[in-house]
Amino acid sequence: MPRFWNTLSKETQPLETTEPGVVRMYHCGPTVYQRPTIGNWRSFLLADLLRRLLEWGGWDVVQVMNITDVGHFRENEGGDKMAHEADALGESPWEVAERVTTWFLEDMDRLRMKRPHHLPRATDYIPSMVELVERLLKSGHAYEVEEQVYFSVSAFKEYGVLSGNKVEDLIAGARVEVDERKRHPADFALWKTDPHHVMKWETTLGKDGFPGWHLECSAMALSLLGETLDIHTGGEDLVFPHHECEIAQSEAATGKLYCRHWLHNRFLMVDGGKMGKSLGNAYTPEDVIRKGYTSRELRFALLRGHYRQPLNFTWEGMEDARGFLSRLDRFQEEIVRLAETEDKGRGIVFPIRTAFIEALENDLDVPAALTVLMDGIRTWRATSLGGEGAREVLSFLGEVDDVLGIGPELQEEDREIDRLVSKRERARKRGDWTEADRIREILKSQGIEVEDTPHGPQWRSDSGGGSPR
RNA sequence: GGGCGUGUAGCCAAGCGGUCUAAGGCGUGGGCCUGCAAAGCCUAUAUUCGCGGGUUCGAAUCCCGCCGCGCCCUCCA
Repeated sequence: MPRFWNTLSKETQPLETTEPGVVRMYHCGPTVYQRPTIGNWRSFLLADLLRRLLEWGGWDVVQVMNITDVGHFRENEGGDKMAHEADALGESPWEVAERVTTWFLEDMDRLRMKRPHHLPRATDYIPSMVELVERLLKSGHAYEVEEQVYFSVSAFKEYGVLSGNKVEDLIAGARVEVDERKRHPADFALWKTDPHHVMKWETTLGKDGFPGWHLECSAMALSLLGETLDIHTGGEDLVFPHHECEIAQSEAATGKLYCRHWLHNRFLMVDGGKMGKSLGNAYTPEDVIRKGYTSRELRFALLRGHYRQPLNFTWEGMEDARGFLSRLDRFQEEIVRLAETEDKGRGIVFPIRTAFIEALENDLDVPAALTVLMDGIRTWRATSLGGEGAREVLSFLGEVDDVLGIGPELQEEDREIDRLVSKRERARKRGDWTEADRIREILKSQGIEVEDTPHGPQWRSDSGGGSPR
């Protein structure tokens, strides 16, 4: 039974779900105004890891990740991020959203993330949002002033349970001017109206309206997963106000617990500091790939740290990732070869497999799991596995790949390479080292490394396909 | 300014009161192996856990102060 740290209860607790064996998860996805950065991906990958682990454990997983294609208003600038970006590019907000969504899905595939079962777009759920607002107005949890609808924090006594914020403290520490139309300074907008807004809808709430920031997630989660979610994830920055407000508006509307388990990942840092667009280090997966790294290496680099611990992204760290994966690949190659033999031997997979699962089920402890894996490799190498043992190990490595998604790239057979490798082998057999080294150099220039092993020559392509420096 | 976190070797990253004479990976040095390599294996790489006090028989682990960094209080994974 997996256990996770729950931001809501502030303790590690075993996974409990509404329906036995079924997990309904909601993940805060991207706002599609700019291509998601590797920092965003750290968060999305947490969702993927969770799903893979749970499915591996036999759970039936239903996964929702939203795509926010409505720009949230900016109090100070009047515009919103979508509109802002659109203006800068001379496009409509819808065009921007469309293009960035395509990039997002592209990167999702490249980073080997399983597609969530639902990827709802906020703009497709306007009716659900309006319905939710009306429910809250009717129940007295919301009020309308000058065509703006606010959620009344005073009407929901639980406000603050997730973040630990106290309403009084928020007001005291507030650094932003409070909208004077609110009854209470901590009230938040459910529905806004502004004729100048680019993305706006005519609904029963009036003309020229658009949703407040937190509303979409509640509407989509409730529509797709029911009134009580099992798991909700997102970056640490979303704890407050976003998730706090989601809880408030959802629970006020349904009268039921909104979500059992809240998981938040710490931010990704770059070179030991903040990552930011203005700092020029808000890399996208595309940037990393352009530097010569594979998406697999990036996936590993983003997944290798514990999600509740800050993770530092460095180019040196990418080299490190490459080294780690290369070690894993070489071992896998050895095992594949061994597995084809009939040699007698025995596998000792069980204790290692158990420890590996235990690590991941313990609040997704990837670092511990990786250590177990490496210990396993060392142990297996020192053991006479034989063909049968190798097949067991291989099967476990397949499972590791199922959960972590860091297995080797599928390589299409390259006859030309095989031809050169055997030509070189013939040269070696007759002691023509000059010719052998010449061929090796040719292959090397194509990014192919040849290794002479007791079982014959073995070649592999440079995982990165080029030097990053 | 207020709140919540975090700081471990050249780098990434575990450990969070005794089993730490501090995992694991990358990198680096030495050795074995090899036609030469590569891979693999062995070995060396933190007498020490941001700094200063304190609690304790005992602290990287708890407390206090300071410094750095991160998150929130404002859009943000």
